[in-house]
Amino acid sequence: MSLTVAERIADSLKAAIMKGRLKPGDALPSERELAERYDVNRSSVREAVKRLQGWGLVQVKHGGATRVRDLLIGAGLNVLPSLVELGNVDPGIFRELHELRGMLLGWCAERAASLATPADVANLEALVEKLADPKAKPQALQVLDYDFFDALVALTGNRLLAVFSSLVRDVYLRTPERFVSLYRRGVFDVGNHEKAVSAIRSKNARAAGDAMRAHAATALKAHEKEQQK
Amino acid sequence: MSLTVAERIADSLKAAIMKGRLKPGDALPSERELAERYDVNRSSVREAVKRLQGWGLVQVKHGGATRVRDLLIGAGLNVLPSLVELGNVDPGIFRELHELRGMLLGWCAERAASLATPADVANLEALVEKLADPKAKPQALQVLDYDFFDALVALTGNRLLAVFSSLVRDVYLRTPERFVSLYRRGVFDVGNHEKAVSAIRSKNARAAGDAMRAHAATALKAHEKEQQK
DNA sequence: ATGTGATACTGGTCCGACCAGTCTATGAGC
DNA sequence: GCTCATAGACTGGTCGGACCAGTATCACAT
Repeated sequence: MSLTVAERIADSLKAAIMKGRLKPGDALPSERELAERYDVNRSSVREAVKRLQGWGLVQVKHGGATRVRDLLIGAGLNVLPSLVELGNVDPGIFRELHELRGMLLGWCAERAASLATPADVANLEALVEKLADPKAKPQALQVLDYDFFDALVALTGNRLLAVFSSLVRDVYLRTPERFVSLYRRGVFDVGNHEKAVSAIRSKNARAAGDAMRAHAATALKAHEKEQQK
Repeated sequence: MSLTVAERIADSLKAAIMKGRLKPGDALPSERELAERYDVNRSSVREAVKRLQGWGLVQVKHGGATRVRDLLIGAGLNVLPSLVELGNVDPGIFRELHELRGMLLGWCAERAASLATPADVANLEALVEKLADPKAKPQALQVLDYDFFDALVALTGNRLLAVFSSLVRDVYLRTPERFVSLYRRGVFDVGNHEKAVSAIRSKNARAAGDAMRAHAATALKAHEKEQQK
């Protein structure tokens, strides 16, 4: 899995930006200087910079310096996984992420209540059963929970939402360690999933939504308690 | 506003992909051939391709062909504005977009009900007053509606949501013509906004959310009726 | 003090060579 | 006749060096 030269440089610069060594507004070293510093040809540096530009991380100006853009504003949500992975992100972001997840889960569950076929319900029930296994490891529960999420999203048939949720999922699974503690015994509670599925079966949208929102709220609380340590 | 050579090529290829002339899985012409076809140097083509790669639109393989990726899966939500702008998008996407917007609006309104300060409420009321102006042009209403959206989002203090909503906004405002008809007299109804604001003032979350969801649902219906013509 | 240039930067484009993977068609061996 | 290795003929990746085209800056003339 050998990275290409340009990739190496792009990743290196990306990391520098994500970690805050290069802050928004800062100027990157000139291409010629980067080429010398990395001991590669300027073309390779240029390709790396072009990629950063494609990612929305930098703004290139002919004749002037190449500068780092405001991360979320410039690059959009797509940078989030890397941002979380490479550290140096305001902890408040996690609260917002959990909020978003709760909103999505709640909405999906409500939609699912009116859209789910018996086969869909059976699928969800199978997932819940695995989630209820007292012998399951936290890591396994974590993945299963996201699978459950995906199943709900798929049920809504909303492709945009699917993309969005896969991004949220990506954030969580990029650094599983950060969130796995939410699935330890005594912290994680399948109750909400069970409630949600049974509400979906009986087409009770409100109850289904509330159950999943409660799940997300619980996760948020656990996460915040975790962080105080 | 002269585009750079690489930009021209990147945009051209992007358009070809967005419009479906190059479908996911298709191979791009080789760099050497593109260089000849556009009558530019291969370096410029490479930079363009690197940018496409940064956008997540293509997958480059050393030794093999460069292929078009699945749009939403590969590039994420960030491509959506271009996708909508350049046409050739499954009409169903608009339904999903309206759904998402309704979900976001509803959630924001609910949060706003418990978070809004008197100053915030006054701000929203000012917007509604403008929205209620019978002499306002549809284009103006359209922008005001998105401003209202933004105000709600800002109220929640959720930065991720702000980024997400700015993307949704971007989709709508990239091709305003497509949606402006939703704001014609007789179609657009301020009633929901008024209900939402007064519910927010009285901290009635449920009612506020329902009002904004109703707004989105109305817009969706009008959009679908529009499309049948 | 204030413009206004020359100049020394920045990135953009080109060329042509060569390296490094991948794909395929050809033909030797079975 | 079929299988499989292998030699090209592709693909993209890297190099270096030249030159074009914008920007920024600072010294100098006003």
